[in-house]
Amino acid sequence: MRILVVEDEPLLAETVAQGLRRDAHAVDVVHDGGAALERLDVNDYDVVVLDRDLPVVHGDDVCRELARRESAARVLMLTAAADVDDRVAGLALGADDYLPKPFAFRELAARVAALGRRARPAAPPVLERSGIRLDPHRREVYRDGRYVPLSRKEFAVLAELLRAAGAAVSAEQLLEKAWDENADPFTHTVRMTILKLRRKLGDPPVVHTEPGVGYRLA
Amino acid sequence: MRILVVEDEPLLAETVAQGLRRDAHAVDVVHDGGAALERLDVNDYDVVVLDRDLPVVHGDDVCRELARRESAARVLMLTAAADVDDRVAGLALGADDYLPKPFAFRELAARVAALGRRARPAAPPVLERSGIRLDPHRREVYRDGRYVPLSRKEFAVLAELLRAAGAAVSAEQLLEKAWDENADPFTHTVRMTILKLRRKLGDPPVVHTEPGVGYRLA
DNA sequence: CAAACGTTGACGCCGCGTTGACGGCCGGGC
DNA sequence: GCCCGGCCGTCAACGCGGCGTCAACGTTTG
Repeated sequence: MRILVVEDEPLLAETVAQGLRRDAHAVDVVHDGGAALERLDVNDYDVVVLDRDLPVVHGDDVCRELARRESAARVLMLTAAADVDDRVAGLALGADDYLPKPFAFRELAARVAALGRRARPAAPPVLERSGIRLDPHRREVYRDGRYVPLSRKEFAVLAELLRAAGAAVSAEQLLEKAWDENADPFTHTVRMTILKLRRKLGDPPVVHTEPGVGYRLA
Repeated sequence: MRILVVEDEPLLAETVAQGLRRDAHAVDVVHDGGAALERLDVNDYDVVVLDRDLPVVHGDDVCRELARRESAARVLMLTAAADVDDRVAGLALGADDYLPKPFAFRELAARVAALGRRARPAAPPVLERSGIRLDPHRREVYRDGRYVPLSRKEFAVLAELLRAAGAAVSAEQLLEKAWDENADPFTHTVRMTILKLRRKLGDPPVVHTEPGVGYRLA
């Protein structure tokens, strides 16, 4: 795991860093808030161990800035103040965890491990092909960057075409995937949906017909 | 946010639950570890407030089981023992945070909020989007700088929409996150809440309907 | 005890999905 | 070469479900 330790007191900083390295983490150390933000610009850390009382730029401000950037790094904040109000304030700033000084190193290590333990939820794959971007999770479709509002069936059909990755998809296959099991195979609902899809997706055309076979994207 | 409180002492359990409900969370309560695991099977909680000393199934075992299942729920463990060794042990089991009894309710609330935030990596404490500012900590909402008083359910629903960051959220998902388990999925309480939200938030409209799918912010 | 809130029933509207009808295009049979 | 039939695109019309809204009721809250 990649860890940044931000602590102005040199001895404490090194102690923490060495302890974490013993747990097989890659640790960088800086001694003020400004330097911390620079590093966070360049490198992709998993966890930031952040002292609250920092010279130049205060720990709170580092925290706020990270939140603003929507950084993926998680913050464990260290602070001298042990009273409840300060603890609450720290968490409210966007820190992910909080540890009052003085602390046992083992506890810091345990909290760092807890922060890094769970893998970030894997984002569902965004389907993309020939100018079409479809995000299954957000239920959005873009054509060359322009948002295209689609109905449920249109969305489902387009998703199937994209999943086919350029292969032809028969009307029967589409019926099977995008409609429920009691769909009537003798109707032309698929044709209608394809028609509307083509219109909404605009020019140049991306949905092509493979006569006698089905439809193909690209 | 959807929360499960696991605490065998009835009075404490209810106090905690009601306090969290006042913060516009949907809270379910159970009194032993076995029941907790059953609920966790069925519902999708964001945070579990877990007493360590539990009848039937011990809190540690609940924790282990959750880790085994790779549950996405975050665990805040409550325990009578305040010494460092126990804290480290709890975290090692897979708990995400740890709070020794006795505690101030405000601190529990703050830690629950922090854990909920962590579920979506680095989400800033104040949610903001398209002219809407929502402060979970202060429980306040502003539309273009003007204060908008919201009821608990309205607040909870808006918070979920904001957390989705522009993605569409189905009525089922809203029920899952903003209502507790006695909610009836066949009614239109969600529609009503959305209706009132729209009115209070004023023009131009920010809550859009995705027909057949759900609601989307912006 | 009053007011705010959450929930429910009823109702009307709008749009999606579906269907029927029709016409153009192409290939095959006589 | 002509006609016929299948395949596909397009238009218009219909039914139904989803959704917004009003009014009223039970419940919680200060």
